[in-house]
Amino acid sequence: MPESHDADRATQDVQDLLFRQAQDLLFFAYRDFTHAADTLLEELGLGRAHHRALHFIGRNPGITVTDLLGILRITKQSLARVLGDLLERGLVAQEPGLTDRRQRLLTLTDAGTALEHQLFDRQKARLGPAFTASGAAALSGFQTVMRAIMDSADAARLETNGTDDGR
Amino acid sequence: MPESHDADRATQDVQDLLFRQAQDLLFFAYRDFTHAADTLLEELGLGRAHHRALHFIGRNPGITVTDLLGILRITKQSLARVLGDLLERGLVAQEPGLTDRRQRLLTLTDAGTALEHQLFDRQKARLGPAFTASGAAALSGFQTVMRAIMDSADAARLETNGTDDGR
DNA sequence: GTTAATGGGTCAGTATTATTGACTCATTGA
DNA sequence: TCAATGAGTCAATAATACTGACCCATTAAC
Repeated sequence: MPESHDADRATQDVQDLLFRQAQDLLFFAYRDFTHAADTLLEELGLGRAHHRALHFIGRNPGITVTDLLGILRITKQSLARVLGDLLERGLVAQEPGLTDRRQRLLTLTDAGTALEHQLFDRQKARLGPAFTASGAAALSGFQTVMRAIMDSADAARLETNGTDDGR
Repeated sequence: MPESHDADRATQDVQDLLFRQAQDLLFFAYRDFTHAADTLLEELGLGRAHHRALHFIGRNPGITVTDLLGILRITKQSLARVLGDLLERGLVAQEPGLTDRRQRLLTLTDAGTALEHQLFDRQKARLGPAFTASGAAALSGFQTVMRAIMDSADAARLETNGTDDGR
């Protein structure tokens, strides 16, 4: 390991260690956060992709397929299977757009809402104690940094968006 | 009289919104964080699984296969393909354990280290500005919360572990 | 009002990452 | 000696994702 002859070098190493630890944190936190819902999903024969779709349809009732694709950053084909499953099981409903009838506005059915709540509870059980233990100031910092890491366009949309209804 | 009841309900809703926003943040931040390295990986015909292996071998030089499996939380078969690719390309090297010759201690070769650095730089380019913009206090909160979200056993290992050498 | 663009769906084929279960081999340790 | 462990491997399968090429209905532009 480099000695402290070179202060710049040492600063660089400290910085890099910070980033490497952040890489670790992002991997582990995401791994365990997603895992919280996995057992329930598996019982139902659903996967994480289904959960993501349920979550973002629940968060954005009346979202269009195109907008959902933009959030998930997957292709139409990838979503087709997942969405097909959810429609078939009656967890998600479609209706034509009001102003543009080509659109299929997506919403959760009652059953979909109920399932999403169950999945939500699992993840809440992991996040809740973590937030409580960390305190309000740390939580605020967490939110600030996470917002800064993600794409600014999506971050900007999150600001305004409690729920945004169909367009 | 239903006032306190309503208040509880309102508090519940506020709390839930906080958790739902956290779900959003984890998804988006992880999506964009991982994406930072993707183009480089694709040029090389490697995937994210290869990157994860490179990262954790780099972070834990001399790690055993079993320990790496424990970190990644995947099965031996899943790792076999990835590790096989990395060995074949000369990015990772194995050597028998000193005290237990059944072990295969994993290390990055010079080429592996170089590639990991390149991938690291991509992610640093995303995290760096985010950290700078957020400030030291927010960054500290981010670390606190992320540590609290992840499994406590792994979090505890991160505390002690700058790099931990083979056992 | 014909035409081009858009929103959505679908077909076929493929790649990556992951799984289970069984089995081998070398080495360690009781 | 013999069971347990660390690692590698076989075969089969599932989940998630991709590309590229289409089709249909509807909207928007000329």
